[in-house]
Amino acid sequence: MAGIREQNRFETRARILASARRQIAEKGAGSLSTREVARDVGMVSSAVFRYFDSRDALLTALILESYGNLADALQSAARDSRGAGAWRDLAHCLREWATERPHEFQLLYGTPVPGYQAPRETIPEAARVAEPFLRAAAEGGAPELSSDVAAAMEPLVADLPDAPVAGLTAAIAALAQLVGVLTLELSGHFVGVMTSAEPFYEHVVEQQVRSLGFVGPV
Amino acid sequence: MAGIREQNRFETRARILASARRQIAEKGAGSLSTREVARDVGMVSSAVFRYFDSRDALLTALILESYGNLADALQSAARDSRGAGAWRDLAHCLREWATERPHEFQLLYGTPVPGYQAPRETIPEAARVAEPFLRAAAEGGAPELSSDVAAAMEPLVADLPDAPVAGLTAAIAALAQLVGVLTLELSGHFVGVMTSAEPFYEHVVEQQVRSLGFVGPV
DNA sequence: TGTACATCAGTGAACGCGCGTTCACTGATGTAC
DNA sequence: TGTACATCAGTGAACGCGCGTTCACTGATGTAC
Repeated sequence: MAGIREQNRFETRARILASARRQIAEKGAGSLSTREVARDVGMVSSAVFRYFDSRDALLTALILESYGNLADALQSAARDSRGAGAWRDLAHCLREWATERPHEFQLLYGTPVPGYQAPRETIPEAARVAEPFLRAAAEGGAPELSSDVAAAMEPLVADLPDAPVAGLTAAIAALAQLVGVLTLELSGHFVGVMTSAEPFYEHVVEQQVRSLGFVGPV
Repeated sequence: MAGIREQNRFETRARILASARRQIAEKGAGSLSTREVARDVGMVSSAVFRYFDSRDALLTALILESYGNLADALQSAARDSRGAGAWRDLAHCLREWATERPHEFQLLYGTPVPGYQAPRETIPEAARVAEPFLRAAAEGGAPELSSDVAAAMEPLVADLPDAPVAGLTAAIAALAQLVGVLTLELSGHFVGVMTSAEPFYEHVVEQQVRSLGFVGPV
């Protein structure tokens, strides 16, 4: 039986998460408050604790959801493309996602919220975001690596045993660059440096496509 | 006359800044509290306001100081090197500075503190950090740019009219990559990906040296 | 050199605020017989 | 199908906390004559 209780519970939980997400979008994850969520959802402040054990638990749920949303967006962005085209699609999708919800991007890739420590549960969800980038890069022919770098990347290789280390490493390096460019853009570091960040981002992506060693038709 | 008052004032101001810096180092900029600074320095909570108009003013002073420290460290790191060597020295200096004081690095390049908006005064200090990187890259021969990217970089070129646009753009892209790698490293995103971030960072730097087009002896 | 006044660093009390979390409660939903 | 009991979502009051900032004060340092 679906059960009215179970269904209500599910819906209320979703309303809490949605309100918290709205709050983060407006003022950033650091100023997320359980009391304000309660006010917004229209319940008494203590009621939130029937759904999440603590503010940290609520934050964790939001982080997991955000990784999930981003991963899904990336997956569908590159559904029909491969190689260089896939890399471009993924990079564009990432920028679009980030610029549309800067605070949510910072929640995932920015400074941790004061006093909050992300639990291990978030690691697999974070990996789901990186995965399509790694898969796309595996189709390229990144240059060889020195053995000490290859050795350091061992945990990553253990997860994706079919892909060449060089390609995985190049993908992580490129992904870090995209995160870096977006971080600087979103926190205002490009003011007085460039009139618009978009052509610069495109330029970086094109350069990456070249250095990731994709061959054949683009 | 030096004046006892003037001197005391200077020293107390320095003690406040030092205490605030310690606090940031331990718990991050988001949890900086004027009251805790006052307690630490040994004065009453309201006295801090004789030195800084508000918590935000204190934060701004810290940000300015941090940019200054980092810029000085970079300048002396690359004092005796040029071209590819200078780029390497700068990159290593940046990583050392960042890993020794992760919260301070996040203060400059991470998510803005909730409710705090950095004033324009910080822009020139931020530029002092980027400058040595830009100067080093100008000695390389970065590949040409499409005209729309070059156009977007106009504000940067206006500041450094002697350097080629392509080199400046490549330097910003590479610097963003270093910031991205450090951001991911410091916020734990490399857990389960690599056993140590250092060889990976070195690898990225070497790749950059190549793509920045330095020629001649290294 | 000495006195009279002005400056200003630091005090202590108070303001109003919002926060996370706990707890005993009530009333509606669900379960067993 | 109907009744008796168990579950549990949401209430309302309270806890103790730390925060940024203001204000009238006092006493030491500095200045003008």
